[in-house]
Amino acid sequence: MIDIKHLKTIATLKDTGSLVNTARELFLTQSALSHQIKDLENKLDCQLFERKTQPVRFTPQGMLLLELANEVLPKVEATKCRLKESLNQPISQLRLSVECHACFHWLLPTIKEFNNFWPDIKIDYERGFSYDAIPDLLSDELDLVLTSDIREPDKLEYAHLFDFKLKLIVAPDHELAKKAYVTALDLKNETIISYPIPRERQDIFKHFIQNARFDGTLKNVDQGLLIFQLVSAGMGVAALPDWLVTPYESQGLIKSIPLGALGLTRPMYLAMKKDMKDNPVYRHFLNTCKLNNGR
Amino acid sequence: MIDIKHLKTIATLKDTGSLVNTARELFLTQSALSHQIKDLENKLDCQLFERKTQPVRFTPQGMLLLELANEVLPKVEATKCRLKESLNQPISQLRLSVECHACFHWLLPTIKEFNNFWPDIKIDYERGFSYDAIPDLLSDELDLVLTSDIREPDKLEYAHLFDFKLKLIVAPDHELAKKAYVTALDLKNETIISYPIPRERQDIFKHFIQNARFDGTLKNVDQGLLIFQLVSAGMGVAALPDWLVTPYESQGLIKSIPLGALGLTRPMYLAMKKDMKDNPVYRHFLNTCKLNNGR
DNA sequence: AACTAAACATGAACTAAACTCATAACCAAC
DNA sequence: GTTGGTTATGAGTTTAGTTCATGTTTAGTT
Repeated sequence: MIDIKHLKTIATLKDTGSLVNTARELFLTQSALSHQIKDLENKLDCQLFERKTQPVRFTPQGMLLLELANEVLPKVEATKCRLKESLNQPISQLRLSVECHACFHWLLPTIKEFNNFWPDIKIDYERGFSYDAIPDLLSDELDLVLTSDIREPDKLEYAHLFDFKLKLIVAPDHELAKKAYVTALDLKNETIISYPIPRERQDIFKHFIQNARFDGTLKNVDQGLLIFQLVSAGMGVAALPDWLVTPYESQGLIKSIPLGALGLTRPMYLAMKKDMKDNPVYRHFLNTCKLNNGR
Repeated sequence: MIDIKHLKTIATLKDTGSLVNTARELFLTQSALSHQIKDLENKLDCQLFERKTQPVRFTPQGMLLLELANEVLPKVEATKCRLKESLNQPISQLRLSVECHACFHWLLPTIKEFNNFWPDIKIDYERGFSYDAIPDLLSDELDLVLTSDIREPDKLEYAHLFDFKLKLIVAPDHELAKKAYVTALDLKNETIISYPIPRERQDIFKHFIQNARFDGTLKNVDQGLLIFQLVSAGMGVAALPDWLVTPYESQGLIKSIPLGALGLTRPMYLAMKKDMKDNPVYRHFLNTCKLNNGR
C-alpha cells in the first residue's frame, strides 16, 4: 500500500514544489508521477495535496505522509549505508567485558552464533569481572561492556538490550517460599549468597535493600551452579535474573519470589564509545544479543 | 530498492522462523517469497539469512534490515491509523495562546492556510498575551500554546517547531552597528524597546543579559512596526527574532547584530496535553507551522 | 546408508502493476 | 485570447511480481 517510493515522491515534492520538478529529480516522467499519486490517493481514499498552487499545498493527510517520510527515509538511507560497510569490515577483535556474571548463560551461545558470521573477529571476554570496566572502555582498552548501570552517558553510548526481573530464590521449604513477594524487611536476617562482588555494587543491595537494615550474612560463591545447590539445600537465599532461575524452578529445585510487590525490573545495556554506535559489526553483536536475550 | 514489503517479509520471517510460515502469514506462495528475497539479496549484493536452519538464522546484513523493519513498520502503521482518523474529526475548535508577540508575523498566514483545510475549526488566538498560558493549558482552558520555554514537561508535550536567532537591532548609524556582535556589557546603558512583557520573561534578559549589570532604560511599545521605527530613529535598541528583522534590514532601515559571539539561538515549541500529541488535527497544525516557520 | 518429510530453489507462464508517450485540459499572467 | 507553465488522462509497452509445477537440499528416521 504505502511504499518507500511514495515517501520519496512526497518528500521530493515538498522540496521541489511541483510534480514536473519532482519527476526530473526522480528520473521519471511527469505522467508516471501523476499516475502514481493518483493511485496512492485512491488507495488511501483521500487527497494528499492541492496541485493548483505553486508550490503545491499539502493537505493534512499529505502532511502526515510527509512527516512519515522525514522519519523513515533517513533511517532507510542509514541502513543502506551500513549494509555496504558491513560487507568489508576491517575490525578483527571485539574486547568485551561483562559486569553481570549471570549473563554468561546466554552470552556464550550468543558469541558462538556471532562468530559464525565473523569468524575472524575474536571476542575477548576473558577478563576478570568484579571490577568497573567503564574506565577501560573510555581509555580504549575495551570495545564493549555489558552492564545494567549507566555511567558517563555523555561519553558513551548505551544500547538497550532487554529488561529482566531480578528474583529472590529460596529453598522450596523455606519460610519465604509461601510469600507472593518479599520486602527488604523479610531479608533482614537472611544469608545472601552471591557472586564475589562488593555489596554496594550488587543489584539487590543497590536497588532493593538500599538503606533498609540488613543484619544477615553475605556468602560469596564464584560458581553459578553452586549457588543453586546451596540455596536448594537451605543454606541461604540469592538474587538472580529470571532467565537463570526459570529452568531450575521448573525442576522444583528452588522457588523464586519477586522482590517487592511490583518485582524488581532491571535493564541490560551494551556500552560502547559513541562513535561506534553505527558500526555494522557492533550492531550485529547488539542484535544477536537481543535475539538471544534471557533464554 | 528496499521496500516496505521487504521489511514486512523480514519482520514476519523473524516471527515465524521459516519461509513457508511467512508465506502463509502474508498470503503468498512460498515460491513468491523465495523469488522476492532472492531478488532483494541480488540487489543488495549480500545474503540476508541462512535458510538451512530452523528457525532461519539472520546474517549481520539481515539483522540490519530487521532492525530497520522494527523501526519503520510501527511508524507506517501509526501513520495509516492517523490518516483514517484525520478523515473524520469531531474537533471544532483550537484555542491557541501565543507567548511571543513576534510570532504573529508568520502565525496569521499559517492559520489562514490551516483553515483552508479545516474551515470548521475556529482558532481562537484572541487572548491577551503578557501572561503565563501554561496553567490554562493544564486546566483545559486552552488547547495549544506557542512558547520558547519548557515548563511542566511531565504533564505536557512540547513539539519542537523550529529554532530562531534572537538579534539585536540598532539604527544603521548607531555606534554598535559596526560591531560583529554585542556583549551584555555593550547594552549596559542602552534604551531597550520591547513589547509590554515583564523584564524577567524577556529572552534578552533571561538568556543574554542575565545577571550582568544593566543601567539603561526599558521602553514598552505594543505595536510591532513602531519598534522598528523607534529603533531606526535612534531612540533605542531592541531584540527581535531573525524572521522579523530580515525584511527591514534588507531595506536598510535598521542593522541587526548577533547577541554574543555565537549568536543567541532559541527554540520554538507548540505545547499541548500529552494525549493530544497523536491527534491528526494537532499534527496538521504543527506541520503547517513548521512549513511556514520564520518566513 | 537409504528413506522420508519438510523446507527451500528454480524456470516458464501468466498477471498486474508501473512506466512512457502523446495529447488534452487546466491555470495564471500578460 | 494567447502564451508558458503546469497537471491529467488513455492506450500501449515494459517490468516486476506471482503462481504452478517440479527439482534440490537438509534433517531426521529406520
